[in-house]
Amino acid sequence: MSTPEPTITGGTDAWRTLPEAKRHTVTEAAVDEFAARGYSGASMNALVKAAGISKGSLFHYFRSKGDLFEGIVDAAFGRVKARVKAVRDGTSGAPLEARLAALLDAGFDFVDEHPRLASIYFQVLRSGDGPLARRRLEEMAQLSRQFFAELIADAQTRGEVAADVDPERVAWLLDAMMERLLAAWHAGDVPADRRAAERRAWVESFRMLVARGLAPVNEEIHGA
Amino acid sequence: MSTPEPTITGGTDAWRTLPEAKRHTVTEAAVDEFAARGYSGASMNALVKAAGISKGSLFHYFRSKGDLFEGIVDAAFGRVKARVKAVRDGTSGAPLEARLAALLDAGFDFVDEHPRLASIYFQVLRSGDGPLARRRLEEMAQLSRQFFAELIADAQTRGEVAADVDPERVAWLLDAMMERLLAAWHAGDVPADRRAAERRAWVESFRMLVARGLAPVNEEIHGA
Amino acid sequence: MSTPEPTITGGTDAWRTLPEAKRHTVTEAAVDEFAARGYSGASMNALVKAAGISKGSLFHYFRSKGDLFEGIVDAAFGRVKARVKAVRDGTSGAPLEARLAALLDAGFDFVDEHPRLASIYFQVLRSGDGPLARRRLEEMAQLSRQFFAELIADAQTRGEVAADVDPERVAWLLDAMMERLLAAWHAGDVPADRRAAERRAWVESFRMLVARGLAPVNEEIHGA
Amino acid sequence: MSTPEPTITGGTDAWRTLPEAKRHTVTEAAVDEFAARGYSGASMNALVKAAGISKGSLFHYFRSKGDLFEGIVDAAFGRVKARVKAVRDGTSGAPLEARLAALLDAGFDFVDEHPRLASIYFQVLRSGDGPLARRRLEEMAQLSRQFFAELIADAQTRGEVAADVDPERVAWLLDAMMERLLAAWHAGDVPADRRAAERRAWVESFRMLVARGLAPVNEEIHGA
DNA sequence: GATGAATGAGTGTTCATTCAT
DNA sequence: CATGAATGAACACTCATTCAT
Repeated sequence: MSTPEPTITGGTDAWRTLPEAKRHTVTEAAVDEFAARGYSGASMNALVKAAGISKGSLFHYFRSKGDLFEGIVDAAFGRVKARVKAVRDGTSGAPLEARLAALLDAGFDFVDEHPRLASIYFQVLRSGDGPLARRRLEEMAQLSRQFFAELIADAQTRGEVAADVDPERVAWLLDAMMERLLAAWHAGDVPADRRAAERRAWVESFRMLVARGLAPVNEEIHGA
Repeated sequence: MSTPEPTITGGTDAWRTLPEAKRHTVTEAAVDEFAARGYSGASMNALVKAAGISKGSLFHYFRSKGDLFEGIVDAAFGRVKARVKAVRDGTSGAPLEARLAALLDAGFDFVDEHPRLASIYFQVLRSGDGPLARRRLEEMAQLSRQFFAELIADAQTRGEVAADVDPERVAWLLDAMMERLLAAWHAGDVPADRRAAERRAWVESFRMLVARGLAPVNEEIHGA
Repeated sequence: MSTPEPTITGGTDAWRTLPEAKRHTVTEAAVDEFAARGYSGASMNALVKAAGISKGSLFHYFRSKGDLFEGIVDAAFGRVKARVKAVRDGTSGAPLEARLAALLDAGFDFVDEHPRLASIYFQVLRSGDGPLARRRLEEMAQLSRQFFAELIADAQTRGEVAADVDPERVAWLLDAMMERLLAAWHAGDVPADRRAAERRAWVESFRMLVARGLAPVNEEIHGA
Repeated sequence: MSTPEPTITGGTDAWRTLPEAKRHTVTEAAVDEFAARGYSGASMNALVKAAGISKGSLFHYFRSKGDLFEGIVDAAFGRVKARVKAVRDGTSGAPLEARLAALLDAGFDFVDEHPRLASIYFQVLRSGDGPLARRRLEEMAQLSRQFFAELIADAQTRGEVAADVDPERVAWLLDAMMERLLAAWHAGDVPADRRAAERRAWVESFRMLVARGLAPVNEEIHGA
């Protein structure tokens, strides 16, 4: 994926500016900690030890535990949104099933490249743990569902999708399926040498189910 | 649902026996607390106050916080399994799409009847918070997927499902879709007077997608 | 003074009951600490060390620093009120100057017997440091001034005090004078062998100033 | 009051020289902070933010929190002493009660003009919070009492005050009364449109009590 | 001269668990 | 069998002060 990704800053606003390298060390440690133990399970004590800085310094740069967490979540969500947008723009005009498959593929990429951010997304936020968790997730879900619904409605106008399909409800189903699939991919321990093949198989199964499930039943069209 | 449901015992083994009524009071309070604040967020202090029991007694009957939690999770999982089994046995011989729709319906029932157990399932365990959370969830998922795969394979032998469908992989997809749907139903705030209609609509959308997505392909049309 | 005095409980309500001896140890240490360093200067760490208990135990018995403080303040105020009431009832009918002198004497007693409670009263609360400090002090002051005003008005009806004296305003002045006198007595370091004589001299000076300052100027009365 | 008042320097000795304007900004903020939260409650962090100065600069010019505090206290005390002296010199030869009333009036002026310095005087120092607080206050009190005693002794030689009055002791009583009166005036919330009348009434009551309480006794009446 | 990053001891409070009674 | 007193480690966070730049 060539889109430049925003850096994890770990702070919601311009609170303090911290040299890039050090900031990286701290946020990396924080991502580790939050991903491993959840928001309320994470310990600032453990974090400073892992990051090799003093407690005073940590709070010098990040107002509070919640602030640090929000910065990380923001960054993660920003990356996800950017990737979704890239897929939408990059596949414009392609058949629905191909677009959805591309999206799923991008999801696999993200999970593989940022497993701990994925942990935070799938586990921590999903549990409602942490500040604004519920609201953030709701926003993300709405955005995601809206995107799916657009794709489907668009395909419907082009006759690719059966007319009796309710775009919003099916968007929900597809979103659900895809998110759980990614969560499982993230949680599962597929060995490295099998991952590529596995991914392809998943995408193919998904593509087939979607293609058949949504295609118009009218023979004249299918027969073409 | 007429299947008798196992009682929540809140203890993994026969550690101490506590009069049924008192045990019920304690586990109810524990379910409240765990559902509301997650495993590590839950406070034994708050729990004893809510249950009207002394701290000494609590630890006399439940070895530890983790033990109490596991007992509750066990009970919840036992109930879910029982319901799944009831659907399987009660719909034997019916078309696949009807069986899946029945399962989804049973899921809606469970979430509506036991919202706090659903909270623990969807939020607490999913976040990896609490002892054995990951392993328990994995077991449950395997059982669930195995069940789906059986249904599909069974339907495949009866010619209801296309032969090129990989039962295991599609079981995964269906499981994913269904679980997220239930999680959303649990988290969402559909007003009471709309719930019945909403449920029907969801089940119908799900049924249609499944029916079309898995049905055998008419060769004259799809072939080539 | 024979009035039985309320025990310092160090807790505003029946939060936890603590064996008398232990409770005494803790509240003694707390009084020491608060008297020495003020409310916000006092350290719970130092307190537990001085009391010889664990931090957990301290918070088991006293909800918070503020709660502990309030209990002590309550006890101190209760004792002061009881003594004031005892003087009022015990000197009913006596000439004004004698009643005021008795009150001042009782004040000296209190300060000598409870120097650290006096510290809290004169220093900590006066500084507005600590929960409810301002309100508590205001209540106490109103009670005190009301009492003075009653004494003066009463004496006025008996012709002991000049008619052109404003009871409320003079109550203020007398209250002020007496309180500062006690504060100074508390802060000063009069050696033990001089204290008795000093006290007598202070009371006498006060009595004389009051007697002359408030007496009616009409000769027929004074001459008697 | 036309006496030029010493500037608040906020540093006990010539530690570093800071441009007048900046120094003023800092000490103003410090007075705010100390008056509002007491010595140990005051935060250097909050102070630098309010003063718009860097932490490094603050500690460059003021050795420590205590040093800054002492400078402010010194300045406040210097102002008070100057005003007392001005009253003494400006009322030389006047009757005792007039001189005392003038002093009380000057006190009201000071409290009204510098409410935050008055806060520090009445609340912070009185609580013993802050370096040298006790000693400073004691010095101030001695000076004040000595001044009162001089006034009284002087009046005694002119026959204005009864011969059996002990100047030192009565100086104490007057000082006490006056200080508490000012503290109450400072703490009280007399509305602006009532302040002038209230002040006059207080001064008058004080003057009357003093005049009668200290006046030589008419032997025909009081004697025997 | 001026900055703000860095520090570590300090804050009050909560925790799950043990154990003597 | 039941109680609740006792514990000490852990919690997030603030503090006044130092010092390299």
